[in-house]
Amino acid sequence: MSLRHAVLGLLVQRPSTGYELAKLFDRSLMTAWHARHSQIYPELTKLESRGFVEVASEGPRSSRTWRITREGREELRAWLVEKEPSRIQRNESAVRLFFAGMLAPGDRQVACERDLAYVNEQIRMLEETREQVLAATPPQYFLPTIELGLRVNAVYRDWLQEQIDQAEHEAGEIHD
Amino acid sequence: MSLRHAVLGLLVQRPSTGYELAKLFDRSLMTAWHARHSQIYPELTKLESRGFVEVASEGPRSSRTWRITREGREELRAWLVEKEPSRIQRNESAVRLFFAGMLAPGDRQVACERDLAYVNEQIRMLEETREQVLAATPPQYFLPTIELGLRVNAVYRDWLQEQIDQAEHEAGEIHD
DNA sequence: CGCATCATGTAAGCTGTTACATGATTAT
DNA sequence: ATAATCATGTAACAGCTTACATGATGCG
Repeated sequence: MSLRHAVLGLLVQRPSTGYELAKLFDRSLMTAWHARHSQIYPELTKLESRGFVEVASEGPRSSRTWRITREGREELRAWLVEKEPSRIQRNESAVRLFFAGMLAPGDRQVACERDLAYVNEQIRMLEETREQVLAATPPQYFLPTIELGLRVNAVYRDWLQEQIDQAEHEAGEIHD
Repeated sequence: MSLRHAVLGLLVQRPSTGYELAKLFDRSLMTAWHARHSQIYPELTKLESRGFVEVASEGPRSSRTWRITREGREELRAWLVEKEPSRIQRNESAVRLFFAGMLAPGDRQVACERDLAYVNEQIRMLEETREQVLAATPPQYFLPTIELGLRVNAVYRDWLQEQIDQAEHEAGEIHD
């Protein structure tokens, strides 16, 4: 179960409330795993009952800051190193791209342009995050994954632009 | 719901049995969406009740070959072009890479080498598929997505090799 | 005072996994 | 014969989404 280990991983970075974890899932982890607060709060309770997390402090508005325990770190390490990864992926955008080639050129262009706008926005956000991470001393452990995200998104950007150019070309041919 | 539209998309390619669709999910669509036969058979029944697919023929072993209807094609097109895509992704391997930077160099190297072996195998399979698709006349609509898969996997391969080299270097420093 | 944000939680319903269950056909 | 593959289906359970529900704190 990735949710459990994603929560443990985020708590290694910094003790956090459930609310903060929900924001981190939306920001740092968005392209890897997604989780809502309605899943995160019950998961924290489960992780506590297994001894993997504990309440570090209580704050205003009945907030609780959770921290990972030694057992939690061991569980995370075992998952990362010893457990055979599941290669199953679920990516709606990839399903769309797979079938985009069946569309008429005009429709295909519309679909690819929408994706290109999204990819460019992702690149912008990753560049922004990279600046912040580089400014921290020492740079945080996930700097290489930001670099990876930038490279993968550059591939998507170039490929989408090629598909758009190709679709424009095909649309032109029809009217010749 | 991507499962529904992935089934419709696969049926545009070629009328298929549920069993064949399950194999296609494992092969062509593996990096985009995953589905088991226990989900595919009930989904075909639902799609039939909505008029999006119909039985094209019945064969041996109580097999039924399904084909997409005109209404099904319209539904698929509307989904691809008009519906705002969900950008939610679930990718356990990406979660692992995100947290790999927290591991000790030796552990990180083990994790990255396992992924590199997988990525190299993916590249081998994509190259094989590309040859088959290029041999077909005319080349099938999903040729560009195979090219995209190859480019993305090349990025992963190079990045993983860099992480492995870096981890080896760090491991060396410790013993200096 | 009112709005945005912080903060947590539960319930109903849908989606997806694993396991169970059955049987036909083909190849060795 | 018997093993592998083809072929379909259901049930129990786990995971995830959407909606409901509540209230505190900080800012303008």
